[in-house]
Amino acid sequence: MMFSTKAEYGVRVMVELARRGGDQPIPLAEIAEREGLPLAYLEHLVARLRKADLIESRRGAHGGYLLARDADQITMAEVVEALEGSIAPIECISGGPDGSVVCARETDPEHVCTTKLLWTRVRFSIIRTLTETTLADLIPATRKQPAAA
Amino acid sequence: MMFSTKAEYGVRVMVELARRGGDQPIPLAEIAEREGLPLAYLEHLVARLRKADLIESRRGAHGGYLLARDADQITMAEVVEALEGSIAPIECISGGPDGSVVCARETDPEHVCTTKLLWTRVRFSIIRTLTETTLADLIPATRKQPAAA
DNA sequence: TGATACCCTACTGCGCAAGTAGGTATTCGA
DNA sequence: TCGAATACCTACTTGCGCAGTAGGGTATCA
Repeated sequence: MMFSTKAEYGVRVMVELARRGGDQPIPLAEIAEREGLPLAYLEHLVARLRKADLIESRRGAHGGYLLARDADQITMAEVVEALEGSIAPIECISGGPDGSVVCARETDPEHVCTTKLLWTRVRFSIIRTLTETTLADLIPATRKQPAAA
Repeated sequence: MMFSTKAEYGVRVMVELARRGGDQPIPLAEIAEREGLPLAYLEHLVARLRKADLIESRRGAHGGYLLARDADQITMAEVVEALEGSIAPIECISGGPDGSVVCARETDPEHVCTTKLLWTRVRFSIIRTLTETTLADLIPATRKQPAAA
């Protein structure tokens, strides 16, 4: 297993928010009950999603959460990264501020890290898949938009 | 982070075995020292690699380990799977004996798991990358085979 | 026969994921 | 204006698995 339940639960919350669109905020308790997940724990996760500007919140009675953008404008890479932190298949590999990939074991410029190529490839393919999939892709095609024409 | 050091260290061992080819078994202690990794811990990892028929061992003095096959006949999917166990991006997703993908949360046939599509895609892209990369791909092109002709 | 190596089982410490608990702040409806 | 409903925040707890250690046994070579 590679992603924690943070990603699993958090994605479920996002899907649920997207499934019921509209301007009405959806209380977290409803989602928790529907998905059978502990409310108190979900609160931690939505906090991350909110800080990443993926959802908005309305406090008070009749409050809740809604998507900050349209579902097709939210990539799963954003969602997963907000929940799990920077995506790296292995500890020593992480993405630099620019696009470069850094290997923690590669201190000595002489001694090139032979395994870096592998983990770079894996990382890239994960990120590509997560970026190519939007939240809208995960919503059952019940309505979503009546055929935009 | 998604893979543990088991994968990281284990891959390093495999690369090292591949880098020095030949019929001479290489003692694990040598690799441990060269890579700066704890020998006793590596012993656990090579046990997994051996059980997966990826390496062979010679006991006794002048013993050690060698690749069970040529490096270009060993995919990194085999290596990683031997070390980490079945590759699944998330706990509820796992590969069935056939090619099918099983979702543990999908007990009720009515209630389809909406997030399954995402994790299936991620899993597939990881496995494809690991399968397309062979151990030979990770060896610095110093010699490997004098231009096969 | 001793040194060298693989091989196996059991144990340990620790960090982190997963979840709990309890309080505070804000907003709505009556 | 009050109380219910909801988000929001911090601290705490628990269990598990990773990472590593320890210590023996077994095969092989010189």
